[in-house]
Amino acid sequence: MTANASERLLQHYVDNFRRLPWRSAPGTPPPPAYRVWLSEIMLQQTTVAAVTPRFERFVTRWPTVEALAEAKDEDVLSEWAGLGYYARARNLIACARKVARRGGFPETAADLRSLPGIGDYTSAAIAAIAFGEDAAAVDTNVERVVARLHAIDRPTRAQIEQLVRDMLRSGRAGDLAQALMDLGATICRPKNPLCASCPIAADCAAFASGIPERFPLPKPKRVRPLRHGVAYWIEQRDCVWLVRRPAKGLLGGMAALPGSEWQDGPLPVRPAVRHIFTHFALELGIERRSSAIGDGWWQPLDTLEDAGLPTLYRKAVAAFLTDRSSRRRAA
DNA sequence: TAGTCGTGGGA
DNA sequence: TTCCCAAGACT
Repeated sequence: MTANASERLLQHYVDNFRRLPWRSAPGTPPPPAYRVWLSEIMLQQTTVAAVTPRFERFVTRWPTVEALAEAKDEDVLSEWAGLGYYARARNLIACARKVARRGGFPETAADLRSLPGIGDYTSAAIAAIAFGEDAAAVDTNVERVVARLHAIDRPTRAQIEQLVRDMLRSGRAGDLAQALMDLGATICRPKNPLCASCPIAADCAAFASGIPERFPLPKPKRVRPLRHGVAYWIEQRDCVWLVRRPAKGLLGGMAALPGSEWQDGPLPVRPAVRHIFTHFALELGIERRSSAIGDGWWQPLDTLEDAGLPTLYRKAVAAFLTDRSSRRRAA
């Protein structure tokens, strides 16, 4: 790699700057740490397209970390509903309260790293982007870009971090992190990389090899088992009975329809919904019940969209209501 | 360390 | 349809 690959990458970033709600233009003051933090948490394993409207809603409703720290758990979880990986929302609340209590965000990656929901990548990203620390923020984009740059088929995280540190230009770690991520998202893509448009193709060992896509090697995939469950539809006076799931685990803390435990074997009910989670698929049947089960609340049917249901249960509600209305038309 | 933890869009 | 995978963290 030539010494000025970093310069060309940074220049490409400046020339092709993508304006996003949580970004500041290169050469202007950095965004507040609150906005950087919130966006980085939302963007974990989540696309820019999915995050953008949610980010706007969050910062409108809670403009500061102090405001977020004072919010009710249910309100934050409800705003997060549909975004997935709900442990992020639970950690978001815990983190906001810690930060508010200590009077603001810590300004180093090492101190940020000790906050809930902030790991190696996010701590480095916030430190670099919001506070200008020369920290190496390595996500999957950066790992792929750097692995290709050096034609490493099985990179370790420590190896990539060192190579990124070698690319750092003092005071521009934030730009470098975002430049690497943008390059990974738009040009150095997992499949069909656009090497002809790449500002550092001349430095790239994978490009020179003629098979850039081969770096890094793909992760082995695991089988996704099928599980089964039943959700209960309990309706009285134009309200439906909802419950809150246990605080930890899958969909932890989220609003839900009550229901059976989910099991491996099939159930004697027709599945109404098929939903894909990260490591298993679920077929969910819907069964009417007459009396409330467990702790919960009566949610008016006409406000069900605002109940903060995660996607599985939104799909179940939609399936039930569609099915009922079509049966009523037939009757 | 490998499993857990969502969702939606594109190929 | 099926598969991949997107600014990871936690245990």
